[in-house]
Amino acid sequence: MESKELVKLQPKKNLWKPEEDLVLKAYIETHGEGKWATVSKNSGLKRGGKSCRLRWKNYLRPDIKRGDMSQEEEDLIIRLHKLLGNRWSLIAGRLPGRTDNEVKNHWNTHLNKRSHRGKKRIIDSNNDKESNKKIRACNNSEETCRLSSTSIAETGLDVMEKEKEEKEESSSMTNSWMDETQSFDCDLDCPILPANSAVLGFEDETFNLEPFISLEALGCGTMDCDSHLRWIMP
DNA sequence: AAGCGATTCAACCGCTCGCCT
DNA sequence: AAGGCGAGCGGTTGAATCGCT
Repeated sequence: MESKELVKLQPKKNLWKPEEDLVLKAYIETHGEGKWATVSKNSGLKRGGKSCRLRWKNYLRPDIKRGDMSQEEEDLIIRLHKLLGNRWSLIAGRLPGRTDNEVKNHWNTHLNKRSHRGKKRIIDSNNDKESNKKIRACNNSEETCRLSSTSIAETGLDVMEKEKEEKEESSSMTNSWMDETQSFDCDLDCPILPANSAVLGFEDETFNLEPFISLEALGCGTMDCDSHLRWIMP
């Protein structure tokens, strides 16, 4: 366990200094990842194992991709979040070079806000109290949103237009991704969503997915929740 | 230019899970 | 079977930065 006294003594938040980064990087390049508890001891860093692990995983790893998220990445995050909920490490695992922390922060600062705005607009434009209740429940739920956009009786014109735009955008993006790869048995290692009627399942993990989660909600196809996580083309 | 609220994101915290003894 | 320990995860915090007045 990290010394709380040590942390308290720090004048500011315990930001990593460049020299500490160098020490950690050099240590891991020599000894490899893992055994984080011993890293601080052996490297001489005044950091706990957790802190070292986080710093390496989120910033020092050579395969980290820095910079703004691309439109494709954002789109994939939104879709995977719909599917998996707040399983940030799982989502990040499908975005090469991105970390769970980065994905989480990006979701909370950009994407969540955006989707929340969208939902609020739906609520504002809808007098159906039952639908509003469902939307709120959806917002509060940690699990995947149970409402596909089409299950809500939207009346606002802007909402319909926006949805249409999103569908077209999503479809064209999906198709362009599909054009880039010929292999669909990709276990989501490639960020591809098939254009239509493909089945998505889970190869090595069991998720508590329910039948309402459909690729239709993600912009394509239908979901067989008993499958393993892989794209299965018809 | 200064003040201040809003936003971003690096880092920490607490919990769970899996492995080992 | 049970307890200890380390690794990993998601939620939260707060310093730094941005942008508006």
